[in-house]
Amino acid sequence: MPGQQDKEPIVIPKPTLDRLKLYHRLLNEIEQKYISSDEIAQRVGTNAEQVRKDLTYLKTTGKPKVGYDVAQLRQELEELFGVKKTTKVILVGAGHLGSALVNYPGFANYGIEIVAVFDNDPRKIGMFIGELSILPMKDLARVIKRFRVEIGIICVPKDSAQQVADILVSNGIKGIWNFTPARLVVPDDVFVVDEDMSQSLLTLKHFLEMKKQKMQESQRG
Amino acid sequence: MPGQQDKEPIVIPKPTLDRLKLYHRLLNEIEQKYISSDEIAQRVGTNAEQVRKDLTYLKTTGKPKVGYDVAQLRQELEELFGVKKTTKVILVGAGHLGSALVNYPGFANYGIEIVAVFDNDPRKIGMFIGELSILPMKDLARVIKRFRVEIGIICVPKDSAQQVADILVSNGIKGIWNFTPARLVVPDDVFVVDEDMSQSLLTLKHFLEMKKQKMQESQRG
DNA sequence: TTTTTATCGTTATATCTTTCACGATAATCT
DNA sequence: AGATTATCGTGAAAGATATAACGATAAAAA
Ligand SMILES: NC(=O)c1ccc[n+]([C@@H]2O[C@H](COP(=O)([O-])OP(=O)(O)OC[C@H]3O[C@@H](n4cnc5c(N)ncnc54)[C@H](O)[C@@H]3O)[C@@H](O)[C@H]2O)c1
Ligand SMILES: NC(=O)c1ccc[n+]([C@@H]2O[C@H](COP(=O)([O-])OP(=O)(O)OC[C@H]3O[C@@H](n4cnc5c(N)ncnc54)[C@H](O)[C@@H]3O)[C@@H](O)[C@H]2O)c1
Repeated sequence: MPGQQDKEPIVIPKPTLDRLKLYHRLLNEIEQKYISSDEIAQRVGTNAEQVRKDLTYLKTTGKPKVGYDVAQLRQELEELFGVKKTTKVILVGAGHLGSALVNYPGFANYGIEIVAVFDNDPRKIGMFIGELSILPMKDLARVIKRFRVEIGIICVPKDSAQQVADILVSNGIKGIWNFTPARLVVPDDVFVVDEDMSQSLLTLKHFLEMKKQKMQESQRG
Repeated sequence: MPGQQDKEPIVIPKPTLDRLKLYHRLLNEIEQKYISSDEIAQRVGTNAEQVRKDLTYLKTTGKPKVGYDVAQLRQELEELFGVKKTTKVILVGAGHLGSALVNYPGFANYGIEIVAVFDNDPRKIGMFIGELSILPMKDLARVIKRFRVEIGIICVPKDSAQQVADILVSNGIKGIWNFTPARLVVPDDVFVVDEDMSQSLLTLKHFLEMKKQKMQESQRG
């Protein structure tokens, strides 16, 4: 019962964590009171054993013949991911992508609040995206301190990404959501999540390549 | 030498494939003629043995005391991912995110060409995003056939996602790049790549939770 | 109440992935 | 030319993750 233990803090394996995220999403979409490991599995595309094994890392336990209490499981996952706590975030780079992100209301459901947007283009300073006016980079330090900002989103062109990361880090930011294709070099205690769409593209293109290859083979064979 | 073999087509393990994508990106960023497994490793954040093992799945082979021929390795990776072949793509949902994607020139480097944008909002039909005018959904079938479109990007609200996916599938699309938080149900031969930003958010939030927990523990301990 | 059944929790087994170890080899040095 | 060295390729060992198996248990049925 790894979830129970207290010493030697059990870290949840990455693959399990990724599936727990899928369970979390599913649980927010359903109404029913109980759900079985098998139903969870089918809905997220895995198998029941895997689900039960994954849930081993949590405190929530299921009932034979009934399944898991949805509300309870949902709550435990919400706590695991801290989505009910609000995290303040700033975004740097008020361009096409940055504007889309600032305009997106969906992040609020995950306890994310964008409190300020920065850019280094003088023509953009003072313009509004939704409720937020675009601020100059010189205000960044002050805002981070004032609002106790914990996370920075980087949406600047690739070549400026490292420079912006350095600024964020030097102002105490410990988590970065990086939308650029740049690989950021940061200290060990800073956590970077890459949202590199080009890498997804490679997945898609590779799939197409494999499909073509297979078709050619089946014609020959 | 798995890469050489021809029967029983060797499939590249997912973790290896993910690292090969990183190597591909790195190789596009460097100028030098040769690179060692150790340098690749350091630059992408893994170790030399892993790199050498990964490259085992390719035909390219290294030279003792010198390393791998950058141009050759780059080319083989480009072929693996088919990034030099142009793939025609349509995008559905000309909203905030969709517009950002259509405006983004970077995808061209991966052999992706967005040939048309669709929306179901009559007020948006005929408006332009860059060079492309927004088309009504009724034109979708015709455009897919005419341009031999292989991939569809979905950028509509979550609740319309499945419906749009069904339309794409029924028009022969075999690859979907899904930017919505919906889990799409599609036939087996259709490949879906999810770009679900909410899931990344959970990663970030979970990191913050763990950090807080650790800090509390070290205070107690 | 007893039996049957669905579903859980957990241990054992199998598979997949990473790391280690080391011999082979091409370039450089003496 | 022969010795030295950096780096590769790969097979073996270790480690991590997934699947299978099965006994335990609560609910439902008999
Ligand atoms: N637009 C997309 O759909 C898309 C898709 C994938 C990846 N990306 C990546 O996201 C990033 C942003 O893309 P975009 O399309 O929004 O670009 P953009 O050019 O529209 O916006 C970039 C913004 O960053 C600002 N900026 C530049 N340097 C800065 C600095 N040093 N400090 C502060 N602000 C600075 C610019 O003034 C501009 O407003 C890029 O790295 C791009 O590769 C974008
Ligand atoms: N904007 C973001 O930064 C962001 C971030 C993460 C995820 N997403 C996801 O991306 C999707 C799009 O987000 P957005 O912010 O661009 O939304 P949006 O509302 O700006 O745009 C959605 C567009 O889709 C069109 N549309 C709606 N139903 C349609 C249908 N059935 N057929 C064709 N077109 C239809 C609408 O007319 C609109 O133009 C959503 O699912 C959202 O959850 C967006």
